[in-house]
Amino acid sequence: MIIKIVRDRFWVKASNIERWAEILKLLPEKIPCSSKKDIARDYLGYKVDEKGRIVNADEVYGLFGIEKAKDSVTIVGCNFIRANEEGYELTESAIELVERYKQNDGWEKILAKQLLKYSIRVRSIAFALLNGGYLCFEKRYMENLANAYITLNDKEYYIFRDKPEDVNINTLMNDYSSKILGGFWRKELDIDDAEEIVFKGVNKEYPSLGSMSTYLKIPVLLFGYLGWIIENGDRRYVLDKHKIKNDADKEVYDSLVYQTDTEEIEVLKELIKEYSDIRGFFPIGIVGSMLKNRIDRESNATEEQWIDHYFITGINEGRFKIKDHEQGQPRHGRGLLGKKDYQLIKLEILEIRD
DNA sequence: TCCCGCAATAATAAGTCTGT
DNA sequence: ACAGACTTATTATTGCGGGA
Repeated sequence: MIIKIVRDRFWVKASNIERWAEILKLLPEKIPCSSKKDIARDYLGYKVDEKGRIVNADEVYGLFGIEKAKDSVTIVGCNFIRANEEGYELTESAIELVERYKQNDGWEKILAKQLLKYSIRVRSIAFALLNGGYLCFEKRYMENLANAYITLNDKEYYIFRDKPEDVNINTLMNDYSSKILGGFWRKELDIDDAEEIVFKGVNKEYPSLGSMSTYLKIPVLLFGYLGWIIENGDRRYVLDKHKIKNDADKEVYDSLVYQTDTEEIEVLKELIKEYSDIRGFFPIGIVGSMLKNRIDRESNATEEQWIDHYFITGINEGRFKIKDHEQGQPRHGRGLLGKKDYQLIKLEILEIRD
């Protein structure tokens, strides 16, 4: 399946994150217009030049969703407004955004969540940063964007560059196209999970890259404003998994990562096998530390807090059972909840059933 | 140098005409 | 009625140039 995507267009002024909520607030839920142009002109007061083009209305176009032509599908925006039989209508999330904006009740999270669900380029960045990638800067955070890159699986993607011959955002989105398309669009377009996805431009082989830094920094700044971006090492940044899970919903988070739960358990089993003695006892401080590094590097919790939280939660949820425990040597590290007689643990891992 | 707005240009879709 | 050619309307993309 070939999906055409246009350049992502968000609110024009990067710091003006209220702009989309303000625009959507001006629109009725049902909009009896026959074109996007009419909405911008008749409801939002944009000027139209003598050739019939709307002046400076990029931010309006980014609100729409998909457009189907005879034999192609184009993603034109973040799906806040969709076409219906009579014209256009606000989507459920647009209505929620406006409602929350009026109440000033966490509307920024609704906005960010929508970008994570529907903007292919935003999903590409989030996907990379949630699956072991880092966003790296030469000097300071968000400076010199042309040389900033995401490193993922030993490949460097210069996501803000606009040269087609560079390894850029287009490379990233097509390297992981199936996961990046995500279940939300997949459901709306009725595309099978197994279908191969290729992203192309509307008029060209590859999606447009012009002014990519100008456009793409806007959602990155929004994520920063929400506290979703955390420094991890020298000038390297990742997304905070816990915040995204809480602020944008687990459903959205899950659409961006590979099946975490079973994968985590596999890592844990592997570590236990490596570090346990012949009886099956392993040092929880050491294994826990390795596990945190493997599956949750960017957590803000201290290592001790993380380990206690991870295992106690698992026990409470019935996924783990402590079969036996005993005191170890100082080299075995801290025991569970700081108890000396829980330095060495024998753990039963119960398979998760549906 | 980098960023950004603007406008020229390319591409596409929709509409109209014409000859069969 | 209906292909196919041609025209017009609209949108997408690029590239220029001013300003920090």
